[in-house]
This record gives sequence, structure tokens and C-alpha cells, in this order.
Amino acid sequence: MGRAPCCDKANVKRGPWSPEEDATLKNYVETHGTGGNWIALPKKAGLRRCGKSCRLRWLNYLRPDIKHGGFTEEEDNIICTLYAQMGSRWSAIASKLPGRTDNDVKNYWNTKLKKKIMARKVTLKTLTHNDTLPSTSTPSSLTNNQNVKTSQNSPFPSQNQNSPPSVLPVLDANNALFITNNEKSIISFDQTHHGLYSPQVMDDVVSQIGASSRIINNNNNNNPMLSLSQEGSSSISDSSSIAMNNNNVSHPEQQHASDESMEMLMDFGFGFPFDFANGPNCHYERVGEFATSSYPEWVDFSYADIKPH
DNA sequence: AAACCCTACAACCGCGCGCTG
DNA sequence: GCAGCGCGCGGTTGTAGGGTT
Repeated sequence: MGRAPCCDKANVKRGPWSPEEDATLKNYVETHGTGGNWIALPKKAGLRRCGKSCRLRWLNYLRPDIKHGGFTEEEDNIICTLYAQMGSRWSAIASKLPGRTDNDVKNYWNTKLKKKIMARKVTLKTLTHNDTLPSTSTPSSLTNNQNVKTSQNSPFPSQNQNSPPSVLPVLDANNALFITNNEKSIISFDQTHHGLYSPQVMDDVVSQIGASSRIINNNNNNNPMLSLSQEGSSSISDSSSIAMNNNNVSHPEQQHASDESMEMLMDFGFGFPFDFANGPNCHYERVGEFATSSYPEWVDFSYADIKPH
């Protein structure tokens, strides 16, 4: 037994609004307001429309403060940022964009922005455990970290030469750092999209590239996110660091191991990229400081778990 | 020129939530 | 506490128009 319909569908008009209907609704709302009751409004206004349809038409199209036209690059960045932070909460995202509606933002994301982001995906080159990275990209903070074992030329932990590592560092053609699970599971990617990534975004990426893992949680928050940043550089920052708790590596702060998930600590020590939200508080330098001071409501994403599907 | 495909976006739908009696 | 109601939200569908074959 479904919910009773909000109106008599047999007696209301559906489909595109005519200019006359637009004018009628606009005139009525501007003269009388909504009266706090959209259901009753169409009858009062002389419209053969469902109240919900009137509300939608007003909010998404007729409202005087609606901004029509293309989205700016700044709006793109804000949408990406907020989507990473809160997922598909379109109304919340739209509230940060004056003149934009949730429907606008949702449509824009689904039709353009998501594709725009995915188009930047680059072909990956997976390193084997014998590969080394260019010496110029060796993160000094990593090699300085006594808890992380490194090979002579690689910034990453040494591996057992007889068995492939369970977690692989990967560079793309532009030396952007990726982290993969057995060459399939990319959990961070592309220096042109550095920043925070929500599970929704990562799922999109994972589905696009056919990866076989997903992010399941972070250190201590139910809103998992993952960070990768290269500050727009074409090479790995010399202040980046990474550690993995496979058989060879441990980290004193990493105390939440589970049997079923591989775990990874990422401590990117460079300035946080992406000009997140271009807000006035973008002065953080490390993820920990970022998470706890500038944007306390955001998660500490220093830790990320990945788990095979 | 026609058929087909793709894209953008308007509109609809159903559900959850909060308010009220 | 509950039921009824309307609102708001996010997901989905419909459709117009432009581009391509």
C-alpha cells in the first residue's frame, strides 16, 4: 500500500510549463506569497498544477534570485570540494552557491563536472616491487622517518623480493603518486585532483577504472575521506611521506589494524592543495593541523583503510 | 534529408522528516 | 505517543535540441 498521492493526478497538468503558467505562478507568489502551503496554492492561483510542481517551478526557475547560465571555475571548485566533503547533499551544496539550486548543481555534476573530473584521469604506470622512482622525487620526510624502511633509491618501503607487495606505489606519466592494491585498487590518484575524496567520488573512480577495492573507513570518523596532494606539482613533493603497514613497515601511531583490511598511513606534509573552497582559513600545512584547526568539522583523514570488494 | 545519438536540464516521483493537533 | 499532513530532498525520467552518421 503506497502513500496517497499529493494531488489528483487525473486533473492536474503535467510536463513543461507554458509561459502563461509561469506568469500566473510568478504573479501570484509575488503578490500573495506562498502562504506556507504549496498544496493549496495552485487552486488559489488558478493553476491546474500539482502543488509540488508549482513549488519546484518557483524554486528552480521563477524565483527572482535564480542565476541562469554556465557555472564558473570557482563554482566548479566549490562543488567538487563540497561533494568531497558531504557527498550528494545537493541542497547543502547549493546553499553555498548564491543563485544556484540543488537541481542545478545536481544536473551540472551529473552531466558535466563528473565527466570533467574523470577526463583528467591519466594512464597509470604500475611499478613492480623492483622498480625505483626517480631520485628527484624521493620524499625527504619519508627517508628521514626511522619507522619506514626504504630501499636505496625508492621512497617507498622495501619489499620482499620473492613476493609482490600487497600495496604498491605507482607513478603515472607525470610522476603523480598513486597507491594501488595489487595493481588494481587505486585509492588515491592524479595530482590534478588532489584533495579530499569522499567514498562517493572514490566509488566513481573505482568503477571507471575497474579497480577492485574501496575505501571503507578512516581513523576515527564515520565520514571517510582520503587525501592525496601534490600541490599542483608534476613531481612528488619532497616533503611528502607515506608509510604502509604491510609486513615490512609499521608506524607508532597506527594502532587500528584489522585482520581483514590493509591499512595505510598517509602523512602528506606539503601545504594542502586545491585551495579548498578558497576559504579564508586555507592556511593549514599538514593534514593533522588542517583537520583539527582550520576545519574542525572535517575528518582527520591521515588514516585510510582499503578493503577488497 | 533522415535517422540516430548525445547532452543538458526541466520535471516528476517517492521517501524521510518535522510540525501540529 | 500517534497519525496526518506538507515540505524538502535526492534519485530518476522525460524531452528538446544540437550534432553526427
